[in-house]
Amino acid sequence: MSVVPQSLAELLPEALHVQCYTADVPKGGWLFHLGDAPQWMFYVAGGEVVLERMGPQGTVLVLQRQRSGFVAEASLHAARYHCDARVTRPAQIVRLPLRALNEALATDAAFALRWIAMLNAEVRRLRQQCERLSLKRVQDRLLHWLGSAASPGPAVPVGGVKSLAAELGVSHEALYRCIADLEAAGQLQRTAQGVWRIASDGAAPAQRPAGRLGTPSGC
Amino acid sequence: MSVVPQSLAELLPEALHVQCYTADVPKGGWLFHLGDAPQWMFYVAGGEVVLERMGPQGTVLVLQRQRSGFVAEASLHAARYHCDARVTRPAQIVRLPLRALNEALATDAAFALRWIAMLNAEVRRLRQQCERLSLKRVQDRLLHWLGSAASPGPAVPVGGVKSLAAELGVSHEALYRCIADLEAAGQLQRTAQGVWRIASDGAAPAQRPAGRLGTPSGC
DNA sequence: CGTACTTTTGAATCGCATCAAATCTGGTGG
DNA sequence: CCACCAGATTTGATGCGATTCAAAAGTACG
Repeated sequence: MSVVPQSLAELLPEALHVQCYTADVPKGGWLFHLGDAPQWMFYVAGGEVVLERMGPQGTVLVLQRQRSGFVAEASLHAARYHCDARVTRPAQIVRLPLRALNEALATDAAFALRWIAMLNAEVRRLRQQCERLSLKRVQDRLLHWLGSAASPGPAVPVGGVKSLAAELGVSHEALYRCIADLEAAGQLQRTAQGVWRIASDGAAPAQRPAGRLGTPSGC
Repeated sequence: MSVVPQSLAELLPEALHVQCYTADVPKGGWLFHLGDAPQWMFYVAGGEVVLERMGPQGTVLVLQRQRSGFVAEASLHAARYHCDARVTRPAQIVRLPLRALNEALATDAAFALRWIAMLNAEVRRLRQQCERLSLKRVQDRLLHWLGSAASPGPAVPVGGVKSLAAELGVSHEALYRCIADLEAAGQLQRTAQGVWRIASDGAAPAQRPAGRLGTPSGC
């Protein structure tokens, strides 16, 4: 979508490549817990990782759902983690030592600029997320999410309806019902495992002309 | 709260100081509009600026409300703005040319690192915002906001209830009612123009023991 | 085959958005 | 100083949509 380096190899300078260590983490595993002192920077190359934070009475709040990219980028200089990182789908995780990363950023201005570009992208994504959460109706949030899901074609990969519901800040029941409605209206088709196909825009103007945003974009 | 430079002067390198141009913008003024090509980076030194985006039927979505800091930091490399920046309170605006900023970042690694720290803070703030918007009840969002408002004492500056309502993603009527309830419960006191005083925690456990998060923190 | 989880449907309840209207406020001009 | 207006503040009533609780059916996995 922009000038952001696509792959980890393009982003990191040569010197850091050797410092990277890749591992497979099974579902249910953890990258870090609340209160831990950050030692590594984690990159999700595959699978799914969720940043969570517990409410008082056991309510789980989902802060981030990452399927390709860094997790908790902002922990660069943080003294402690303020949330948990849980693996919700068997994931390939690349980790690199924070110390080396910091040194590289402090000395390699070109690398720092690439890192800034990545952070800019994250800021935009978060603004989109806020924009989405500002919408009241579940259908609006889902359509907004479908619109901002950067994917080649009309097919959108979805990593589990329940975790999507958490990301949208909605009960999973409501989301299931919303999906069913959209499917009945012909605006959505569920195909393979976790992949949806969206009806070409303008096809079925049936249901609700209200509450649609244009293509969302995080400022 | 962290290693982030407090003032603009500390953040920017000497070379950029001369490039800065400060101006007073009256209420109702604009920093930029949707679709404009970014030419400057704007810093809010006083007053209030709001990033807005229009929904289809005239609904206004508030993406950011800035009272001290940069606006649209992520527009560093963006081709166009995707929202409007409106001045909601007479503001002092510092602007500096994007070209010079980019050059400085590309050559001065130390400055780039400070810029990264600032972006990290912004990412955390946005995560807090998402966390807040994930809360269902108005009271929860308000208390969460009061908790995350970094202020010296128990006094919290508020820039207009209506704009706060927009930031919380809530109708202003609902927010007014919520404020009145909290005030009646003794958890909140309105003092001077736009400044509130929060009851010391644990004072009035009266109303609702449910739905309280601890001190919020954006991961 | 049993267990755990997801998916699905149903019904009751609650909180907020919305519309409406009244009051209060600050600021402007006569 | 007062009349007047625009906007902020407040209160009330109503309806919608989501949450919540509950339960059943489907599915994956050991």
